[in-house]
Amino acid sequence: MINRKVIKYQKYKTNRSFLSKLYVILNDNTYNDIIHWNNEGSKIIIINITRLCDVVLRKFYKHNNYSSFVRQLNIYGFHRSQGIIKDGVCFEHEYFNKKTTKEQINQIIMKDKKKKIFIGLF
Amino acid sequence: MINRKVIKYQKYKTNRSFLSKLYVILNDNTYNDIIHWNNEGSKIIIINITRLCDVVLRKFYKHNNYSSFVRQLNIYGFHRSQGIIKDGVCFEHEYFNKKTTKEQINQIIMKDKKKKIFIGLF
DNA sequence: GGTTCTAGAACC
DNA sequence: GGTTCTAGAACC
Repeated sequence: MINRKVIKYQKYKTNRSFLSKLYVILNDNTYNDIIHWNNEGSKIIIINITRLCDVVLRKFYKHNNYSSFVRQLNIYGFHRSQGIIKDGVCFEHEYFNKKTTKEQINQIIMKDKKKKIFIGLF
Repeated sequence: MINRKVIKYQKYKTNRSFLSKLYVILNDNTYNDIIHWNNEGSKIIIINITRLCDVVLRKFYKHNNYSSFVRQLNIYGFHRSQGIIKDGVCFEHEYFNKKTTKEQINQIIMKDKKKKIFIGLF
């Protein structure tokens, strides 16, 4: 009974994590003109920073600060990358792409807070 | 004769400095829907980051990286600030406002490169 | 002196 | 675990 609660809680948490939300955003065509996968599904392209802040960040992350979004990308191990010319800002991650499963996403850990995670619930 | 050359060179340089360009941008109505002074002329409001990158940064700073722009603001001593609600990103500087003269702008020095400036031409 | 990308650190 | 603002450091 306790285990079931823990699992439920973990699922609840992970669906609301930075990466899970990012995955939802990227696979929602609604935001295709703001942020999307590159053709190969290997990189993230931010087309419109202004609308990313006003629409996407406000809705999913409850803020509208582009710098905070980039900080989170870095904390989770994303790197700036080169997209197609005239495209927007491009980021990529070794283990985060269009084919990554939800389970795999939940296995990606933060860069500078590893300790806290290992002594935490998991 | 040498002095005149030096003065000419300094004028040439300062007109192309980060702050001088920023002052030009802020006082050009062309970019009013992208970046402008607040009503009091005391703070900088960035309305549209996307167009700031695509139009203003490309033209004046030969790049289109918002993070680089913010880095420069910090190096010159600007601080994030609060604008009117629903406004964009807001920055302010103790000595940089709408009434600042070109001469005063040229007296503002960089934060972490002070040494280099003091052993330089001036 | 400017550009780029990422990290520090305090706060929540 | 996320948010915020600013700084480090390497490169140009």
